[in-house]
Amino acid sequence: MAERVDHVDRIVQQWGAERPDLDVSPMEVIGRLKRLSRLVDAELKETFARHDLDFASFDVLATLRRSGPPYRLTPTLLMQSAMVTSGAISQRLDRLEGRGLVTRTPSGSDGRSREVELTEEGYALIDRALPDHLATERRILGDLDEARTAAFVAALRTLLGTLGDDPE
Amino acid sequence: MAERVDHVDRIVQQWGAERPDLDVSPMEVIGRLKRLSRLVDAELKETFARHDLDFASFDVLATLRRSGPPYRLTPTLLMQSAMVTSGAISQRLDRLEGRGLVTRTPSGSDGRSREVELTEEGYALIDRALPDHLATERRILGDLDEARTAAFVAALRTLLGTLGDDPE
DNA sequence: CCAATATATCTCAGCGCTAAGGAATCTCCG
DNA sequence: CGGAGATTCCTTAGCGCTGAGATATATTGG
Repeated sequence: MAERVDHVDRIVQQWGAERPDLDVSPMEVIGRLKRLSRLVDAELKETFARHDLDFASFDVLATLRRSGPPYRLTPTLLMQSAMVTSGAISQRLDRLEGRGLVTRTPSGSDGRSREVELTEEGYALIDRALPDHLATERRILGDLDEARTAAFVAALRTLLGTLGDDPE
Repeated sequence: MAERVDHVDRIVQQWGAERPDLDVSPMEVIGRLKRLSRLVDAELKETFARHDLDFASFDVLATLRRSGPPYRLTPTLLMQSAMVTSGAISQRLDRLEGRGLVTRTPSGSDGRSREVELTEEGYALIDRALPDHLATERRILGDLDEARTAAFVAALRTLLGTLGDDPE
């Protein structure tokens, strides 16, 4: 086992010297989590760029695509799925609509609401990008064997539960 | 054990129905990682706000503080630690300098460089905020016992290694 | 039925970041 | 020494998001 020292090890060691009265062990987890998230983002970004996408656009298209026929959802549902504000969704949809990847039509049943629907081009684009995206994710996870991955996912589930991540 | 179904379970199930030809299992990990990171950010943000800070400012002050006396680093070092661009650091320092939390002075040995130093107020502020921040982190991790935390950290380490996170 | 409240979407100013590039200084090497 | 390239920090336009709030429509309770 190599004695790998990473960025967070150094941070924890520095705090140990400067503030020995504090227990900074939570940083071992949260610090690495934040750092990993940033590095993963950078990696995924490249894949998205190869398909003229960024994370925000991919996210909306994928949400519509996996919702199944007729590939149609309201802005509110997209907003909840994406964990962003309503303003952010409006702007994402402006961009996607401008590129012809989605359409926005008034809802028949609710005058306040609209139906966002994947166009054929939007459908084709996300189906082209998705396998590439999954390949990148698989590559990132390549050094984690099945058992450790399962344990990792279980821990992520627990933490998401603590923070109140419920699907409804 | 409760049969908790989370947001990502639903996503994976939807893809299974729409694209049964694809193995979307990497999303079980990356999807939860991204989602958890967002939720953690929101949680930490509240703690920072109680001390008139945001993540960017906290990050710079903490990096200076844990570097030890004389609490002085160059913008380049701060940039590398924070994983942001040089422009971002310049702007962070503008804000912190404007609030009197750090000072910027020319480097004695290198005419291109500057020394960023924590002021007394900056020192006092970070030492006040840090215990609160650690308490929040501890609360987030509260549902993970010691063994599972250790396994989680080991997995994070592996993934960071895959993505080339080295301290130098 | 109406008024009050809730909901759905959008607009927009402001924020922090990136990407690109400029200016000053340092380092290396012929 | 002197020129070429590297390094350090900063500036700025543009981007996506938030937070606040506007508008329109729906729902609820008296």
